[in-house]
Amino acid sequence: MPKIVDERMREATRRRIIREAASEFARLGFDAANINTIAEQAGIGKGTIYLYFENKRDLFLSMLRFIAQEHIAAIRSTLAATDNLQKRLEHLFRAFVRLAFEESDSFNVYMSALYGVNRAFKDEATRLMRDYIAIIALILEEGQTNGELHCDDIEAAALMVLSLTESYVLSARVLGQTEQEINQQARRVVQLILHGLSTPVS
Amino acid sequence: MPKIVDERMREATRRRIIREAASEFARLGFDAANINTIAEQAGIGKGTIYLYFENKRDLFLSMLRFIAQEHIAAIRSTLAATDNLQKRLEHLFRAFVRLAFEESDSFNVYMSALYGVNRAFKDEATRLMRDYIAIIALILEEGQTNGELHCDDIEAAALMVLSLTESYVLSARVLGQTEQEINQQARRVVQLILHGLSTPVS
Amino acid sequence: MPKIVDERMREATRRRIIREAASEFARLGFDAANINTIAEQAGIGKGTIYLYFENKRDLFLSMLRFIAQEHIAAIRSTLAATDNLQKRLEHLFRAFVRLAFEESDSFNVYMSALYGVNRAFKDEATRLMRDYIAIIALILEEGQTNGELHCDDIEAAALMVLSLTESYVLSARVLGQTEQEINQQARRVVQLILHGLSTPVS
Amino acid sequence: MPKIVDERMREATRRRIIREAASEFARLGFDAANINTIAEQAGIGKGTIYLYFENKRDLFLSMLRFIAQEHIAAIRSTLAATDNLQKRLEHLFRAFVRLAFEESDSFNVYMSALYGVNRAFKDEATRLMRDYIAIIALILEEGQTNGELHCDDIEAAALMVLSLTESYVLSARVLGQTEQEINQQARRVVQLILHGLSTPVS
DNA sequence: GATGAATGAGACTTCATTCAT
DNA sequence: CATGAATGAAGTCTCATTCAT
Repeated sequence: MPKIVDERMREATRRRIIREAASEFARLGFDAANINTIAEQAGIGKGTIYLYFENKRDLFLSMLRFIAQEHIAAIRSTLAATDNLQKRLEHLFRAFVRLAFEESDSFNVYMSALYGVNRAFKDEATRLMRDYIAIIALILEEGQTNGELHCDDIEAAALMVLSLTESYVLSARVLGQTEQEINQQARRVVQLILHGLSTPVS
Repeated sequence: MPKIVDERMREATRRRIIREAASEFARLGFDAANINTIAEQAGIGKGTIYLYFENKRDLFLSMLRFIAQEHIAAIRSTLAATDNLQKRLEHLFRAFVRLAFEESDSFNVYMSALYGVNRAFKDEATRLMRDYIAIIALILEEGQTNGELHCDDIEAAALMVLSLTESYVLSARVLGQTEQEINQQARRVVQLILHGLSTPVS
Repeated sequence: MPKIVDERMREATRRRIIREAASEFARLGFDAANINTIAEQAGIGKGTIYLYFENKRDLFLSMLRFIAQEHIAAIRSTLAATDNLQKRLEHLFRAFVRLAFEESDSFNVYMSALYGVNRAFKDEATRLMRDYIAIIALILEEGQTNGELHCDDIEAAALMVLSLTESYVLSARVLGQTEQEINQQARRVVQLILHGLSTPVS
Repeated sequence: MPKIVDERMREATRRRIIREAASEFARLGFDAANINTIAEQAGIGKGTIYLYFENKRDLFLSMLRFIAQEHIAAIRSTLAATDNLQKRLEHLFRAFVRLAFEESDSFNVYMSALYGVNRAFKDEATRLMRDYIAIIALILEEGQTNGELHCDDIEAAALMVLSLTESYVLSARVLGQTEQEINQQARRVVQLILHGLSTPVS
């Protein structure tokens, strides 16, 4: 069955292209990114990319989808074994921190797609956002079930939590804070979410 | 005194270029934006732009600075006459909503600069972010002075407020909510800031 | 004797490739025609074509030869059973009409080879033209033998007859006339050949 | 008035591009022709062509129109001062001979457009054909007026004359005859037109 | 023999920038 | 100062051909 080997090779190559594409797109943005460079980095011929992706746009979109799956998986896995709401939200925060620093390529690509100008890219990035919100809403609902929280609009609350969590991480990073420094803010941010600004970080 | 008239003309042309540049850059992003189109829209010759700006990059940067000033002014003016902390934060939120919808061009440009890949653009956008934070820090400090708030790290708090406020507006917009719908969330968002999630919107 | 079967298979495949090549070349011209498409249409693998033909050029040339044989056979068969010169020339004309409409693919390919730019293609097409002329010369000679015609330079006459006959058909088709309309001109054209313009079509 | 100079320069450059384009297209055909080469030959930058023509297709079409005008002018001028029908038709024939040899580039381009596969090119070439027919029809009508000819369908007759004249020249050239040799056939061809094959060339 | 994945040369076209007018 | 014609670098994508399976 050479088919399986081929299938595997094919998938491996696809992954390699996507990985290099993410790096190139993150470094230069969609327009300035160079298909030739991506091919070179992936160790394949210029034309070969077009055997795996329709065109540059398709490559970008496929890469975006791949990244989204990875991120969602990363976020999900983080939350798996935790118990109380405070802890869960802190884990969520730390998951974003880790992504922002260790997968900064894909995070940058995702953000530029979200706030960029290409409608299709934006739509794909928005889909990831909805997935995030769904996960957070689930956390909040369980918190409500456990009596840790009383909240009349879970959707809005989830959006607020996402905005605060993700955006704080990104902004802090942009302002030059290190991964460690930001991680240390986890409790404070969750305090804000649960009890508001005035509450001191005990 | 023809000098003054010339100066005025020059400044007016500069403004016109920047305005059209903002529209074009917002529509297409930095790379895909076309200098020719900008010149045409501004009613000047193709080469004339280079009498006002070094090159495309410089034009983008200048536009970014101009936008930043406008935004800061818009945010500042909104907060001028208000008194209590809750109100002030709600006004801040609404100011962001207005910018996100009525100056969506410049807002998009700003966001793509912030999360984009060009270091110089990012730096400029970051400077705007610091200005936002300074304004918010001021508000919070006055709130503390007035006993409306107790907060041990004003800087971190300001960053949280900015993240939540701005990011909520943008995310909600991206998710398809209307200006009105988002505005109605003002109180809820400020409630979260001041008292945390559990507090019901009274 | 598997050899014969294989030979037959091989020949059949060759024919199939040539048939599809004719269609593709007629549709797109030599350069724009796509080897892949031809292979697909012929129901074989992309690489297989190169087991039958050296390269694209060779395929085109082989196809041209095949077409030429078919055309000559078509023209010959048409003239087989006819008797008097007038009739024979009319049949010739109608044979061209039929080819131009029912084998328009190959006719177009032939014309573009004849007036195209590739020397080798042109030579091949010229060979077909010589065959046509030989056939027409034969007709004229028999006409002369039968006393239906007096003509001092058969070669030149044959070329004139070919030019008029074939070119009239093609031009009329290009100008939008239908197969029927052109067929109805058969007598008129032959009248011109035999008696000149002034003679009315009786 | 630098405008006039500019206008002249512009027109001169346009002509130069078209001339080189004709040569390149005649040499290689539409697809294989190279825009870069044309630019080089015309002594201008690669991008400059696109200031004069939309794209390759537009360049080809413009060149085709230019050629058509030149040919029509050439044919017309030839017929200007002649008197009797026989002479006129001989002049027409010789005009085609001259074009086929001295403007062989444009003639080849025209024929490949006429029998090629691109609809737009074909349409343009067909327009030239109609112009030819109109001119010939005029000649025949005057011949009829002068009693040199009796002919019930001038249009069909004109098409026959064109087919025979032009196609004879082209076919003879393709068969390797020289300009002189073909020119010597002028009388014979016109004899055929006027009196049919049997009439000896007196 | 048959296949089709991989290759890379090559072409069109765009557009920021320059510079003569 | 203003202009816009000219430039040419650079990039995406196609496709004939090869070769390992």
